[in-house]
Amino acid sequence: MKRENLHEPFSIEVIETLDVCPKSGHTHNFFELVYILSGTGTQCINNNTSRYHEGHMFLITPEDCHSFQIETTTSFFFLRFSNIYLQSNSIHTDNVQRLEFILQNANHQPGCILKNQVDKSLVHPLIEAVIREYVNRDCYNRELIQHLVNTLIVVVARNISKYMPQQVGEQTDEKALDILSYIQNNIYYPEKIRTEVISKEFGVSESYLGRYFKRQTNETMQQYVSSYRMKMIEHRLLHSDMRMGEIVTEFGFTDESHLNKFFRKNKGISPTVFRKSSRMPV
DNA sequence: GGGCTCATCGAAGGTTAACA
DNA sequence: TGTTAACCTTCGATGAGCCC
Repeated sequence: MKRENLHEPFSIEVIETLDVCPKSGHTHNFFELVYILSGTGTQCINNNTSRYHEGHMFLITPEDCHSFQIETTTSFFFLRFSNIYLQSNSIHTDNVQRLEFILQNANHQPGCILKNQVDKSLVHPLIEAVIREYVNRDCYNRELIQHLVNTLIVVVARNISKYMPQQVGEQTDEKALDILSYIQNNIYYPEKIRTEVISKEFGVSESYLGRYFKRQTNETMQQYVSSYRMKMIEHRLLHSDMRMGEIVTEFGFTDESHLNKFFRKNKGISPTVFRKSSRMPV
């Protein structure tokens, strides 16, 4: 299978009036946002297919295998960017790791990622503006494009983030969503995600908080924090060269032995074995 | 729905040692 | 030096029962 690389922080490409997709199933080492400017067809990510039409947007994460089957003449807009771009302070958010995590943990399934109607109507003019700047090459066009690209990425992350946790249903309270969001924002600071601290933050008693969280999400706070932290650690192991000690520090573990114990309990294997086996060439 | 108390359990911390 | 494992201790989270 063909694998593509990105040799710059981000790149933009507009491909118009395609009748046949020039690429078969392939993977990248970067993120790719695909926006359908016009046309219809089928999109395939990791052997799951769904139909696309004008206004649909897809996020292809690194390692996802994807392809398109074109039915009616289609015009695509591609925005490609790497982990390095996210981490390079180009995006001015106070939580780049979270942004990176949200994008990395998009559901890896086909289908439009824009769930929010307001954002759908926001994205279209944003992309039009990017294309306009990209084509006209007026002064400061590079700076303008970068700002527009950053806005696009944050809007996409917001849409993924809002609908990401599988334990959140339609019945879930606004407050429960806020608690989930609070936990995600503070996953690197164990002292901030203790029941005592969260209960004070949200104005509920400690004893009620646990019961409330379970009722809203069908899992205990401990379970949620553990699984969220596990995903983050897996991501670090797979997509970074961080040493165990660095991961330990980042996630607030006492030492490597506790990270090892935590990981083994959840995954059944040690973090080192997981990293080696997952990076083994197939 | 929301709060309190209390017993229980398990996760996390601390330490040490072995091994590559 | 980095990683893993084992053991013991501490303490926080949870669930049950009750009340408003």
